Amino acid sequence: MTDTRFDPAVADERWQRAWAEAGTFTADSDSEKPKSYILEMFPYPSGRIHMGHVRNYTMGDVLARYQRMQGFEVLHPMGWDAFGMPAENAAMEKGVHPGGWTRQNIAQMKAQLQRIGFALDWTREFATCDPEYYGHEQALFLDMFAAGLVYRKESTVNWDPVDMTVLANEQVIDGKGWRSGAEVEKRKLNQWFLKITDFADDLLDGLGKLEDWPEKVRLMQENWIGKSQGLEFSFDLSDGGKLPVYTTRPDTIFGASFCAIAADHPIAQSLAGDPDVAAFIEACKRGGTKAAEVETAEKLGYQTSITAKHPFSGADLPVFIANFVLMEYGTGAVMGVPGHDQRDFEFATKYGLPITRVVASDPARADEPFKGEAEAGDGVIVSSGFLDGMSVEDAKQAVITRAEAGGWGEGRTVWRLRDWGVSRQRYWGTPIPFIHCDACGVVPVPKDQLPVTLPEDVGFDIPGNPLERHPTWKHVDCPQCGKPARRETDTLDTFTNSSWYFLRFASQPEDRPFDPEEVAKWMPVQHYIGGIEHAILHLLYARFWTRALAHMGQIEVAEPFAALFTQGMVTHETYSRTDPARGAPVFFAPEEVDRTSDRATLLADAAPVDVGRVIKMSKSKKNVVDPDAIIARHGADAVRWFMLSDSPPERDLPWSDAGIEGCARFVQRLWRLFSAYDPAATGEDKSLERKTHQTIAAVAADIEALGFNKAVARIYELTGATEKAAPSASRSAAIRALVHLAAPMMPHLAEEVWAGMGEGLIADAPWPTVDPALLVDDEVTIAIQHMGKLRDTVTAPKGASKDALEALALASANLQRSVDGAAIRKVIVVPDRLVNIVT
RNA sequence: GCGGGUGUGGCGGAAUGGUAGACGCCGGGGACUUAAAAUCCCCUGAGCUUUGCUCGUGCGGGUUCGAGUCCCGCCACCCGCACCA
Repeated sequence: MTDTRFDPAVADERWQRAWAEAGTFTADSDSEKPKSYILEMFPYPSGRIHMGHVRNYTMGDVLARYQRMQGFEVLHPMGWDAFGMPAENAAMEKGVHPGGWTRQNIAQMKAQLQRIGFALDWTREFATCDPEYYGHEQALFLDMFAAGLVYRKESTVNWDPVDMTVLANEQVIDGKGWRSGAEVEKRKLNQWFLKITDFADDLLDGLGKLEDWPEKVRLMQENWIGKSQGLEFSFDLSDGGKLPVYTTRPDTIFGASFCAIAADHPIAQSLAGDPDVAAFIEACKRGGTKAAEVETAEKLGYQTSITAKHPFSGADLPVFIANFVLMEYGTGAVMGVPGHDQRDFEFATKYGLPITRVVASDPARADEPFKGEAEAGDGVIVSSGFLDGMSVEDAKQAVITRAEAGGWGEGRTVWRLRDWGVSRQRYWGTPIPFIHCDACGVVPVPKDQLPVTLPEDVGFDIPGNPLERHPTWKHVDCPQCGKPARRETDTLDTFTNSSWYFLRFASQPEDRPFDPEEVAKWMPVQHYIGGIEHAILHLLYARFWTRALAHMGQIEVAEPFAALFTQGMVTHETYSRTDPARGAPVFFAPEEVDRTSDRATLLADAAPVDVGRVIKMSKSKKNVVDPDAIIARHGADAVRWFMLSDSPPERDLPWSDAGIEGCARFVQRLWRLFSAYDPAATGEDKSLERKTHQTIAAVAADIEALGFNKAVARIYELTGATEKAAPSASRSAAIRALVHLAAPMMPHLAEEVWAGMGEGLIADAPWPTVDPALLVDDEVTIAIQHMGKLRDTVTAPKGASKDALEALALASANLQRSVDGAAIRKVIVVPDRLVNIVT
């Protein structure tokens, strides 16, 4: 403890080895302690750990270490989401095997994670590409098949011509593949599907109980599931036909002044013999498919010769073909209520259709004109016959009841959520365990023949699925009749791998996917931390699998993740110059740029570069900082401290060299303070003792609320106060407390100091206890205000009476000068806070 | 266009309706040193007629003794999107 500098190059590795040898972070399922499961979204082994991983895992690590100190048996595992396209892309580009490439990346990234000193239980590590993992997944898939949750159907799929694979609806972004960015084409294929829609209602209901999930994620899932309740009914048409429409606002039915059908609606198609109609239909197909484009596009319609009879008024409504109606939703036809739907309003205005008010803020204002836009809000129904005077909600029900009684319509719930297509025509994924037999049809692989493993000898020199081309792999005998048959060559979407991995972390028997009793000990995950990009797909699928497994009686867990936290990104400035030849920017990496003066210059030629916005670190913008280089220079604790400092964890964290240097300085500052620890010091410092206990309590509360930036600020404050204090027993106690407070965040420094104090591993030490009596100050500062403006402050004993505080305030010269003899009308006293004089 | 989020010093950000700017970074001044690094101390929202006062939390209103915080109406930026009727 006599070293003047803390040397992370030596200490980091020493304590990482000590934890590993002691098995400190190995979770014991049989422990008597209360259990806590802390999980961060496991990484895809792309090759290198990036700062986003470091931030994510540091947050989880602080929670895991803190909860250990609070007496919990903590499960904090790590593994690899190892199947996926990048491995096949690497295979195609570099001629390596996807498995070899993935394994190499895992080894490299594991070493990186270990250098940061995360409190992980590596004994439970697995990669989803291990046959020991995906074999169990195949078993679960067969169970789901037996339970009727898996089916095949011929369907139009999104075909990505670059990646040569099918994409889920959810994976198509703006009509392009979410990874390749290629324009998606439509193709018909026989596909495997999971019946997520069976659980739509339950998935929606469950959101209401997830109180520790961010509101925005719950909202996004709610919108994704998209439950809408309304009325489906048919208009009688003038040509003798019927026009089924679906509406969520049956209460406004008396305000309907037209009907609109999609351009590809059968009725529109039947009219396409007319060249004008055909031309209009063609025009509708042009233009962008993006929501934003379609929404802002001008509303266009073509009035047909057909009319529709209003079910109540009997009026003949014109039927239009319109560009804002989509065939994919509802019935592909709507009733137009211009007064209470903005699109209908714009359409009616353009084509001179009646705009009738049928909802008003009160009945007296039934004739109030519209102010240039539709009114979609709540109110009272007016000008609507038997509905007049009803609330919107009551009127909806009343219309549905009438329609059902009259047999011309019925209440209907419509979901946006569609079943999950899991087939992928790709090699690097979980083989779907089925066999196609000409005689027996589609036959499940018997469970005792699992896992169906991927063949190693495959090539990637030609696009497409290597399993399809393999000379022998797909040729097997039918398990039922024994005749020659073919293996299914589709593999499962990688989202299936991440839909149950948290269960395998909790329990990993050899012969089954998991042991329900072991799972029950750990689940649900107490804190799940990851990026907002998984707000819908991964989190919804994991919730679905959990429900499916519970439905089959395999587990008794309602929701997999009790609390969810979505952390912000790590960002950095961008540096660029515009290439005059191409007009496009050329980016430079931070290490190529001199940022020490006000402006930024390129080290190579000392000429200026443009400093761009602070955005997410990405290879294409070159604004990345490699964690390894930073750790080598400043040590793991400084990097961890930086990840927790300043920015609230849910917001973006701008990386800066000055910031990490400040963190490294603080590590040394703490080291110096800790080195001055004197166990023999005597004497009491009540004020420091209070500060110490207040800080212990506040840091605990901050960590539990994931307010790491606030905890960091409090540790800075206590450090400053302790440095300034004269030696005393209280000061020595403050130093010991600080070692504990720092332990979850800067574990290497804390262990080094703790060992120097002659103690064991601080990772095993309990969180310091707090004396409640020391949490309150005996003296408080009282603000003295005149008309709400601060005029003076005085100190008073805690709990002083209102009269005493008022007297103190009136004695203030500053206050008296401000009041200037005016009559005092009122005195407001907030005990221990302030006195406000009102004149 | 719709849904969600954010907006506070030069920067990241604190602040149960009660002293706005804690804490950190940057910057300035000083101490120590032959010198530098490191370290330590002080200052650091703007303005003014400076024992103190005025203004100040995106903009405009409102409620209140008192508003960054609550209410109404805007603006800007970020994220998401499916014209779901």
